[in-house]
Amino acid sequence: MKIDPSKPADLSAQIAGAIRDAIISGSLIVDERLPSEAELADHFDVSRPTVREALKRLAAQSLIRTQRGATGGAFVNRLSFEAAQPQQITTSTLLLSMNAVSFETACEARYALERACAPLSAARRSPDHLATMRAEIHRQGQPGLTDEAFCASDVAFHRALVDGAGNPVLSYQLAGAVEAMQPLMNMITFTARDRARIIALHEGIADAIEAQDAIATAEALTALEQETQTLAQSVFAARAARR
Amino acid sequence: MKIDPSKPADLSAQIAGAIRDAIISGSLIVDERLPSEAELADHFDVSRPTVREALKRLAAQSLIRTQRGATGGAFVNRLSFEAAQPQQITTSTLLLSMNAVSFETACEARYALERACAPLSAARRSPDHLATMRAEIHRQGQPGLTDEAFCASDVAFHRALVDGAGNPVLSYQLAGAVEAMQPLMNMITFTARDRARIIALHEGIADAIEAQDAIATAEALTALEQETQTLAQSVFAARAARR
DNA sequence: CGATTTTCATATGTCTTACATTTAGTGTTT
DNA sequence: AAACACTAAATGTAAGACATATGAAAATCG
Repeated sequence: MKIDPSKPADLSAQIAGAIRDAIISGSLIVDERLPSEAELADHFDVSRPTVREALKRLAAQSLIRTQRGATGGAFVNRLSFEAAQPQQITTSTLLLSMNAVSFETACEARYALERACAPLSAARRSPDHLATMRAEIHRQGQPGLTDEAFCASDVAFHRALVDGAGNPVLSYQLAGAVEAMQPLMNMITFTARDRARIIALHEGIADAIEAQDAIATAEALTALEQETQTLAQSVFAARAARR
Repeated sequence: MKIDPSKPADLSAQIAGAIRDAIISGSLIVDERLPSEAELADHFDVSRPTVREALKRLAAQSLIRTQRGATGGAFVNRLSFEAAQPQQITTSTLLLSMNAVSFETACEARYALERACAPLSAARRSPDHLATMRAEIHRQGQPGLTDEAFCASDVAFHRALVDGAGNPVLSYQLAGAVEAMQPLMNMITFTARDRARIIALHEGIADAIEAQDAIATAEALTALEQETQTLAQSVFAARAARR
């Protein structure tokens, strides 16, 4: 079923790959129990620690979970959107921070994606999502809010917008793009006037969504994108000039 | 710098988390060498196998790489888009297959995202990407092409479209959405007439991109989405009726 | 006889020790 | 001076042992 030609590279990586392929191909079904570590070690003709390293690799991708005890063992995970999103977010964040992706590029991608689900969000928006958006707008207007909290609320606002599309695949893909921007946004200091402008644009978006007006939503998002881009440009220009 | 309160759960998971946080926060820079396994074991007051399991977890996410030999050790990886995409794709694929996501939902998400980068692709399309798209269209017209090869070419066509936007963040995010659809598409059998219609729509997209007409591109994508949806519906309906 | 407690078997989590292998650097020999 | 061998340091792998969690069977008590 799954063998292991011990020729080229790490045994643990090979074993992990073999099991992963079995899961992807469907040979191992969700919630099925893998053989015990000892049995796997015997089957692949390696030691138990080697098998354990392979299992940890899979656990890191949340492909399997392990349980201790008598009926314990390694089980194939049902990979849920909720479980996959944190990984997606950290990966996206690291990609941005490690590859010198410009603020401009990341911002462009983010708003392009958000505009993609604008028509769906406008058509399907629920009272729940609208309420969340309004609540976040209200929070953003609170005095004494730190820049970080302002950014966090901004992210929550946009995620409500995305989730309003009612498409889990879209929500999953966009969570990475939206959340990964937060560290970049945190580098910006928002003046009171900046915040007022952003809040006004947010209100415009919420209004367009409430009115189920897809075109107006897209236009409002474009306006917000331009506002964000010019804001970031001035901040980075000022920072560059100071040195 | 990074400690480990040994209270709740697996030590290896805790250690992996601590190192991961150090990488994300920037305490560990790209290409920096981690302490040796023995030193880490000493620092966290655990055994070497436990440290190794933690390192394997991080290696599975390609956050680190390991080198054997005298100057070997674990090094912080520069997480590249190319390295991250395969993981993104397998995760997306598993999410679709394990969560009973309907063809309709996945298809809707995919085309919504593609329409998002249509304006950018139209504005920035390079001769290279256009040539790839034309080549894939030509391949799709070859007689004797298997359904699987037809689908693979379809994916290549759409990836060229996405890459034409010239935004690596967009390409990364959409690779998952586009590629993860392939197993679902492979369940469809394409008649000659189906293929002819799809190829015609592909040509319409390529023409619109070549003419740098963003609106026409979006419309062509919408037409292709509808064609795909109705095609899938008829296939699934026929399959349901046969039982 | 039934419910509760105890015991036990099993599997993972961890530690210890040891050896194998790879690789860079160094020292010796020709 | 160059080629070779040797060494040291690090990861890769192995084997065995103990700790711990946990469900189920067995034993005990009401």
